[in-house]
Amino acid sequence: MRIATWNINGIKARLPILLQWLRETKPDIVVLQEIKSVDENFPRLEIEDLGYNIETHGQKGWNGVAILSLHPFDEVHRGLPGDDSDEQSRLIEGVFSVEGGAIRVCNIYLPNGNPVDSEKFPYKLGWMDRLTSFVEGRLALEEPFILLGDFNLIPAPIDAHNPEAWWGDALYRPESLARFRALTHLGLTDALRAVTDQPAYTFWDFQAGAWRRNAGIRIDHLLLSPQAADRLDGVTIHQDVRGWDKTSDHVPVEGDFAF
DNA sequence: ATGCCGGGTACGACCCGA
Repeated sequence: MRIATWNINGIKARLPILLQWLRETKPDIVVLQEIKSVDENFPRLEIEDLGYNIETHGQKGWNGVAILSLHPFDEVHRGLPGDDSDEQSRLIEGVFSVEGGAIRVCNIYLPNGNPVDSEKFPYKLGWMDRLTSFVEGRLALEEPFILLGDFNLIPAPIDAHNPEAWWGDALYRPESLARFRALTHLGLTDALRAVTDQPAYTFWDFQAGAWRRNAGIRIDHLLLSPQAADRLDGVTIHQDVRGWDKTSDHVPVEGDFAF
């Protein structure tokens, strides 16, 4: 099974390249972030025509997440527990049947957190703390669990073209990294780092010729429970998509699994 | 390092992203 994550930065603007990529790649499951759409306006028909089931957790203007799946949903969960006042749509989870059991796919759009002297940074840190509590419960299920999406977090210096330039940013500073480590130390495997020790990026800014200079960062991740990591066959970063017309600043990242 | 780029809302100009 091939399971991908892609921050598409606006479903309305990206529908043509999303359809092109789905036709070319035919992943089993794709999770999307920053759909920037309410559920009612999500362009379902052309995606459904390609065979995909769709579940969304949208929001007007910004944020918003979705899951597209060739396999029917057994369950869907929306929103990150732990703060009833949080109205931002940043998490949607689906459960799917596979041979011998179920897999659980949790799509997140983790808050950016900049600027760090604003309320956005403590919101990011609180969101990460809530996520860690949530994931702890999921791991207790001892089933294949894939936590993937836009984490807005640079795990290590190798994951930035120019790490010194990012140090202190909400994506790459001690408070954020400590929480990312607390999350992974629950027992999650970073899929990309399980298959390569080479630099690899998933985001290149629209500005300052970042793509042309390969001034990228790796912030889109697949984190795997032991039961999912045991079945990992490979990871593909679809970097060519960054060169397409009317593309997102993120590219799809795909994990291949033996289920 | 920054919002220079780019989407969204809404139709001027600001919010948001990383």
